[in-house]
Amino acid sequence: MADTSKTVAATLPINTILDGDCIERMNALPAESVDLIFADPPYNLQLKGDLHRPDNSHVDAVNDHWDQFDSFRAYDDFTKAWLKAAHRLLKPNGAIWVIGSYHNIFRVGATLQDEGFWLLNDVVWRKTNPMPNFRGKRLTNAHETLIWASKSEKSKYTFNYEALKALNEGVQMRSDWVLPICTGHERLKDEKGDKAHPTQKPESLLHRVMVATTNPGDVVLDPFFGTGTTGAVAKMLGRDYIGIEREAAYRKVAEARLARVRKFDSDAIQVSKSKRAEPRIPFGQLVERGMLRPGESLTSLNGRYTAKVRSDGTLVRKDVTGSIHQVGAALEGAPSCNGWTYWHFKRDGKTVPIDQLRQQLRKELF
Amino acid sequence: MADTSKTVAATLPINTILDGDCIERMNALPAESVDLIFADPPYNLQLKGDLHRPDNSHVDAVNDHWDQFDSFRAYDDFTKAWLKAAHRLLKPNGAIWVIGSYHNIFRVGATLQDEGFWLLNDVVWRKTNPMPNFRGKRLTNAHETLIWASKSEKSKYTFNYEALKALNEGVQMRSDWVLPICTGHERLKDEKGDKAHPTQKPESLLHRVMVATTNPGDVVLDPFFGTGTTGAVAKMLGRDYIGIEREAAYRKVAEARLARVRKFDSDAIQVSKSKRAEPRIPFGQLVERGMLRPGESLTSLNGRYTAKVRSDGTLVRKDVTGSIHQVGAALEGAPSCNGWTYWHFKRDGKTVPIDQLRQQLRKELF
DNA sequence: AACACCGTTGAATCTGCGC
DNA sequence: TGCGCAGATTCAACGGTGT
Repeated sequence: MADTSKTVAATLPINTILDGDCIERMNALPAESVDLIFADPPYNLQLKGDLHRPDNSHVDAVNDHWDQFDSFRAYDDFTKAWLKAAHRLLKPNGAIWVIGSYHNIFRVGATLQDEGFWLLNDVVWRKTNPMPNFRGKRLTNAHETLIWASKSEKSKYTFNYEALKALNEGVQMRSDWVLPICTGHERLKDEKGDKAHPTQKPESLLHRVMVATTNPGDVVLDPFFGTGTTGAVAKMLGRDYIGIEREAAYRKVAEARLARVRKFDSDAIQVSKSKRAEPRIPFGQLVERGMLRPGESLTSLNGRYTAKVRSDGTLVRKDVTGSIHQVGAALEGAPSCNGWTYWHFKRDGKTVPIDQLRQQLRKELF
Repeated sequence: MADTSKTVAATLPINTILDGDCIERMNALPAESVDLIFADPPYNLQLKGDLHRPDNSHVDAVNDHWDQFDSFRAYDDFTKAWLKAAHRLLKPNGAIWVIGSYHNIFRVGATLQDEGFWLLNDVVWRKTNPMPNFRGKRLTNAHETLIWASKSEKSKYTFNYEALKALNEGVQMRSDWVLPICTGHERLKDEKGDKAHPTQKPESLLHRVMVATTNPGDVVLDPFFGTGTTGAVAKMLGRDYIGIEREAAYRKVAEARLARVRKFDSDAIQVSKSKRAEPRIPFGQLVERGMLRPGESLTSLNGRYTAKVRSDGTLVRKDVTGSIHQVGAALEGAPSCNGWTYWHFKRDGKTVPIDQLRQQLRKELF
């Protein structure tokens, strides 16, 4: 009788990068042989014209051929095909992560459900330093979405609850992860000094994914390997990886990168993890949350002026409008003014600086 | 000839709650009559009796074999039906918000795209106080997803950029919104003291949605009205609402709630407007009115170039002539240039951007 | 050595009006 | 409907240079 596990191990190209089409390559690998799949598929961004920053510099868009699809239908067909192949490859208790943006993630999520995957969480990667919206026409696109799903509803998937709790200073890990985008020395460059890949993901993101949902020795496959972030973090953490990448240029960069990586050498990850945004509380939040009503009057520190709160968190007094700081400064004829201590409101007959509301909210939020 | 706008206004049941099925009700309202739709659709797939096929035939859950595929297809049919009705109802420049969780939002998002809506942002509502994951088997589900989409790619949707920037203390608003869930006094109770609705949304969330994407006087429709958070915030902010709700118990709570709500002062619901909304002033008017003399020299922002004002409101420098914008762009080798902030003139020894003259003239004229 | 300043850059569906 | 043109629009972090 053949020892299946040995056969599989023998034919599984552990810790290598395969070239070619990911669907064909996945279909050529043995079924039920992989513990985790991490996939960063093309987003189908559908960008049209050029975009410039307010300083007139040009934004380097993702206009690579591999991100172009003719229609939603074409994108759905592609998605269904690679997800079918992924499903076949996973061990019964295996799981998958897929990352995307609003351009593609809804189609990916629906297809995952259609193909029998069982959604476990959607996770939001909140970027500390996203690219702003230069034209002021939409909200800053400050996050991407990851979907974590098991192979089936019955899967006994891996989830290292305590490890993630430890990563989060003793509190249960939430579904929103605050991490910076990949910049600085971590960002790989080509020979010309340009970025080697337009959408390189930060190692901190993969670190959290793998600590959460794999164990040492697990096999992690990435069908859109790019410059190999998945492989690099897998190697650091003592997991085995299989990468698939069509573009020779990306494979070359990934090979060099992986040769440099040492197991457990995760200093950079620890550093990026410690970055935390200061708890800034906009005045507008007090209004949105009903702590101050639009139309309510605020009084200045010296009692000389009053101003009315507007629904967008600005103040108005006669023809002067602006932030709590701007209106205070204008009334006092001063170059600047701390609105938090300058403006007061009345509660139960007492006059209180609005800063007290901010402190109250800080306690609630953090 | 009938006056369509009057007919529409007459037949539009402003500031009321309609009972019955939202698809039927929406289809009975006049097309292209609503500015914004906010929808919090049901997604509990156990409530299969809630589902209707597009032809409005009822889905019989009791005896059906509800394998996963049928269940998703029924939900998709339901989603497609109410989104089609919503699309018909929206004015050409109208928009929609839909909120959901990973159970349904991927199907909703894909259907939105399939039905011709144009996705503008996905927004993450990050809950400050989510329910923990008691069994420790997954991440704390600490967010919900909203999708903001315009009726079509061509829509000139409403986005009060400056107001949202003001709400966020002068930094442009991001796609992740940190807000607490609905608790305390805001949470409505029934006669028995239990929560009146299982998924009541916080008013702060609707406040931000409406400040961002509607103007006072707009008509906001909510096809899954529940206990009327959409209507309450619409009323406060001087917007008109239409609610649709099947459950009599929710309608009753919502009616009582809306009777209590008071509108904010009209100057409090005004928000900061962008410069684009201000009346346009041609540069030539400054010359005509003698604020700048023909022959006078202007200096570039960086001090590197000068150009001479001509009597027709164009500039000239050597062989380059044209508008303030064209000459600025040509000198900088930039694709475009805002001449108002680029060009400066001298008065009393000080160098001042010509935009200051425009602001001065605006005050005189308007 | 420490800090200030400046240029660069990142998965982006990024204008609106008038002729 | 397309084209031309006025003119509005950015946040955080990194790295290099200057004080």
